[in-house]
Amino acid sequence: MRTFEMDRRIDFPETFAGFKCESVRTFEDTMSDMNRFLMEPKYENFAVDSFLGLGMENMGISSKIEEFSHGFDFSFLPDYGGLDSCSTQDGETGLKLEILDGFLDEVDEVEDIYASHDLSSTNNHFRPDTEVKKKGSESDGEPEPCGLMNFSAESYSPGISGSIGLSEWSNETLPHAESKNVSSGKVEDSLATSSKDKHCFYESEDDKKPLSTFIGSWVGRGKRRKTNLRNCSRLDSFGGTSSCASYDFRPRKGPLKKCIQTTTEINASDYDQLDASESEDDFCVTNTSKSRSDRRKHQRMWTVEEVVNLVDGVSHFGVGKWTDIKKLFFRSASHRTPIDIRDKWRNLLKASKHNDEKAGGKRRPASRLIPKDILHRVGELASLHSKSLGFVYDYSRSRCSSKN
DNA sequence: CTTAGGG
DNA sequence: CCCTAAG
Repeated sequence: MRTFEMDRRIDFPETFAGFKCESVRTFEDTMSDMNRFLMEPKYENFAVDSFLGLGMENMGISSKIEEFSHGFDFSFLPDYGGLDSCSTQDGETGLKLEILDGFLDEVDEVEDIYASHDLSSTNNHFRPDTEVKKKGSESDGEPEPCGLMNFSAESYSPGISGSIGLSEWSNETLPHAESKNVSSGKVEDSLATSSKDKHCFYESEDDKKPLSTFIGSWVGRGKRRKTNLRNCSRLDSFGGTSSCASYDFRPRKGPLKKCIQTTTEINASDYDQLDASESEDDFCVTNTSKSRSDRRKHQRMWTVEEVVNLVDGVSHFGVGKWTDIKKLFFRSASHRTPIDIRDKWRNLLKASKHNDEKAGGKRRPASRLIPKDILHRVGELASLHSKSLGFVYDYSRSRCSSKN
């Protein structure tokens, strides 16, 4: 917390001054606001529009996402207090304690936060193209099946779901940006980092972590405690690390989304899709009354990004390594257990078969949302896996029709 | 604890 | 998503 504060003090950009900056305040101001927020449950929403305006105008100029993040996080923080749709009765105090508790706890888990932040890092988005897109580096020493990683990532949106919020924002706010290219290399980039050396995975960019990591962590924490009490055993398999999960800015917070939409037009199709996926969050479930079989109600649609992550994960670890895939590729997704991932893969497989059979024809609505090349890759990976097991799948008839 | 398979 | 059995 100490270093964090100092960094913030030094770093806080003067460049904010030029923009609509009721929200651009000193760190001390913000901290006091934070305190007030912790005391005062109904802190009024503010500065979301400032954040947006900031993003629009500043992104092009500044290559440092941190600055952007500052603007976002600090304005976002008090907003969280406003999202008190679950603060009925004692819910208020409960939530506050939860947040405070989570916040304090999270300080000890900074490492994890950094890790997850790095994985889905916003850093890469604004690095020059020369940095990203380094695929060859990850195949050394890895059980990487050759020829599988070279599918065109360009056609996909950024990878790790945790970063979607920001990356999508960047796409959103950068009209003529090359953000597609930049972000598309992100997964591979972070992956390369992580697979080569876990340490640099944890250490890079230690300073200047946006507060968002902390905030999001509270959210994830609180949410998990509230809603998944009965699922503890399941989630605790990743308990140590998953507490840092779900720090993403996606519509996880319904009210925030509304807030944003009142001030700005969000019209990107990509974003809409993401939006739909998680807008209905179980964040406010009160955990006692809701018990079994509720998870089914709160299904979360798999976004294309998640699917891409899954496919990347399978191509990285192989089929069946669901836990590994979860740990590396879905670190920031507090939901999505290895079983979920496995199930999704099963469905993808089905979809890929289906897609293969009636190529060009009308695909089932479920698989229609998934880009065709992804399904193809699913098929390839599956066939490769099955081949390694000695089995033969019919959908791979063109390639490996026989074992030998 | 993980994975596979069926529901 | 959930449940259960098998390793």
